[in-house]
Parts: sequence; C-alpha cells; structure tokens
Amino acid sequence: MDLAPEILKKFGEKVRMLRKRKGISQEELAFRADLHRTYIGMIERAEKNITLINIEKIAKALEVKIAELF
Amino acid sequence: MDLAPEILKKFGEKVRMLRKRKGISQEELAFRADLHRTYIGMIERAEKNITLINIEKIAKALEVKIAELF
DNA sequence: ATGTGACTCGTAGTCCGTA
DNA sequence: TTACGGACTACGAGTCACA
Repeated sequence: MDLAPEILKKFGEKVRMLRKRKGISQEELAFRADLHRTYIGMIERAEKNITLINIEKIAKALEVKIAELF
Repeated sequence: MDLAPEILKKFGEKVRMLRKRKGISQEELAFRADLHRTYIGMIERAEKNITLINIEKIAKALEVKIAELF
C-alpha cells in the first residue's frame, strides 16, 4: 500500500484499540488469529488491504462480531 | 477460491439480497461501485476473497453501512 | 442479465532479520 | 514489544470471450 485509504486507517485503529483493550500484544493477537506477527502490525498501520477471511479471523481472535469492527 | 468459506458465502448472499431489494442488475451495481460486471458475480457466488477496499465500494453502491453487510 | 474459464499483473501475506 | 526492511510465494484484482 502506497497511500492509505481512510477505510484502512479506521479499521487499523479499531483493531489496535480492541487489541489494547484486551491487553494483548500484536504477537499474541497474531497467534490467536493464525496470522503472521508482522502482518498484524501492517494492518494496524493501514499498510495492507486486508481480505474478508482475515477480517473474520481477527474478529474472532478479538472476540467481537465483524460488524463491531466498523 | 477453490472451496468457499462460510463467511464469503454469507457476504455474497447479503450483497445479492441487498442488490435485488434495490431492483438493480449486477451490471448496474458494478457500474455504481466502479467494479467489473463479472467481478460482482464472483463475489455473490463467493468465488473471491474480497478485500476491504472493495467491500467499502460495494457498501457505498448499495447505500448501506459496511456493518450492515454482516 | 448472468455464469464461467482463462488470462495478466499487482499485491496480500509470510518469513528472515535489525533497531 | 513494536516498526520497518528485503525477498519471496500465493492469490486477489480486473478483464475478456463465450455460453
């Protein structure tokens, strides 16, 4: 991602907020979501255009509904 | 996509439902979302793991919030 | 009006590191 | 613990011809 669209920024911020609320690290979230450590960081920094399947994985790992991420 | 995960099926069905409710064709939706006609079809049939940016485009074209798609 | 196979190309996503 | 980099592979984006 060269230029981060608003939607990705919002999503990343939301993930970061919910992750911190749960008091876990990016690494721990990555583990729970079965995604790579560096990838979670990229999502929070809005550097990647995440796919639906991974959105679901993260929602489950954060124990929230997908709709709550928006 | 070889084997369609549940989340993609649900998403596709939802898009199709909302599109029909608006009484527009895949072609019309594609035009409004600035996406290709066949691509919309693939999403409704859960053949693609759609990314967040395109989810947003479709939500806008359907005039609903992203959260309403879940 | 929609489904499908085939195709190119860019990027999603992983893995190795360093600071 | 996180940011960021380079290199890599897999797969999503996007289009077409035809059924």
